[in-house]
Amino acid sequence: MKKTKQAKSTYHHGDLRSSLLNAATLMLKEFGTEGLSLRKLADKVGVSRTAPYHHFKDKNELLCAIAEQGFHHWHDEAERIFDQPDLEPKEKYRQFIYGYINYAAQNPELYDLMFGRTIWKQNMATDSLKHVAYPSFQNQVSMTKKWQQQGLMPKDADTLRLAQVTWGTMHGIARLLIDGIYADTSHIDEMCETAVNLFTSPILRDE
Amino acid sequence: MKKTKQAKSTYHHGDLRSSLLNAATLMLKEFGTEGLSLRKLADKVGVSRTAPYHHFKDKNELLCAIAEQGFHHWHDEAERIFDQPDLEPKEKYRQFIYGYINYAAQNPELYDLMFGRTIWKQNMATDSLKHVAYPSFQNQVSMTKKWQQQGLMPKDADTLRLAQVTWGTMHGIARLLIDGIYADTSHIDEMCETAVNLFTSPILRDE
DNA sequence: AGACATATGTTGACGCTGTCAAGATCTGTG
DNA sequence: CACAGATCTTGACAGCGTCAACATATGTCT
Repeated sequence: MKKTKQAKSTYHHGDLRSSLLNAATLMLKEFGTEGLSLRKLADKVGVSRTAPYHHFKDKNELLCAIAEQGFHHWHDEAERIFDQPDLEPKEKYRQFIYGYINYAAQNPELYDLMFGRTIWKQNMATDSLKHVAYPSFQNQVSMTKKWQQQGLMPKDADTLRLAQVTWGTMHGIARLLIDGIYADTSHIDEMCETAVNLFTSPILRDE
Repeated sequence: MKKTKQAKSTYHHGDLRSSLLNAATLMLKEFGTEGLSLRKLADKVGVSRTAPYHHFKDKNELLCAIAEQGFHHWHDEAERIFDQPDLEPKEKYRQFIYGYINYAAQNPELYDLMFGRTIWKQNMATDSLKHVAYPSFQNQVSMTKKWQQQGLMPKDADTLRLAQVTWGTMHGIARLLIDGIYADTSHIDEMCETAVNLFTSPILRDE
């Protein structure tokens, strides 16, 4: 054994990067992107102000790392929904929308980070984050194509545009919710229902 | 005449509030909410750092004043669209969506301020701003009701929910655009067209 | 085992931010 | 003409992200 991992000395933390990431995720949840301060974070973890800079180039890189975890988390949750074998396509679609909106509502600050302007507006995303986020964006297109084939959505519509509009709808509802505009969490179910009904008009798309 | 308004003395600006508001609006357009600094603003207008505080309680109050102007501006633009007498309801609706998305795309930072979390998330809106914004939100409902009556949208749907979802769609597309996610301005027309077609399915809603 | 590069952590400093307190100056009113 | 209030100024403070310089531990090569 080379080291017992604890108490040998306090100078080197030994696991600082992941400690920072965990603490930062908690701080983000509570205080948001703005309220998350590198100095407070270092203080919380018990290291000096600039120690985090040896593990994250700057605040942006830390935020991107948190967002990356968020994408993985959401990916797992979405897969759980799609991996239900005996479920009608429309019910699956409904659950997907519910899942998306609820994920946003339950992790408002994380959602804001993942899909907000802080990262994407000026192309601040890390390569590592892009590597996770871009496929997630692309996935919306392939799912839309499948939904078109399954007759849930109009087959004649351009898939990319349809994906942008349907995702836009989910994204917009999520934002109205988490930004506290004109909608609150008690309406989530009804809003999702309305959205699903709008997109999957039964008369038009029956096989 | 009490004063010639210029050059009497430089100590009192005479028109500082509106000068600040104008300069701030320009700075917001260029640098966004974050980049808009009260100190730089004061510098630009040619007064000391704290002079603005005699006209705006704090930065938030300044931002609310800018947003308020934005609502008035958008209100005028929307009215111009609706005041076209010989225009089919559906075409009017199309132009409204186009107008909304384009307003956002052309004033990204202002749109972010008007409909973003900075103001609404923690209920930071001034009474004065609420007085302009809330009717604007409500307006979306009354318009939706009209569109339902005109047969553009399903009559059986709950008007409030329908308004939330349709506004959510416009809002979501606008956000995807201005935040640089997954959509860019060259696709605006096609996305609007897709959205209009989705919401106003001709077979279902023909009288 | 010892030397040394590298990784990791610390203190000090800089410029930026919003904002408060105290004092200066002008303006309008009684 | 005096005085209250509006308006503008300088000074100060705490917080922020981040860089530079320095300290210490770790791992590797001989």
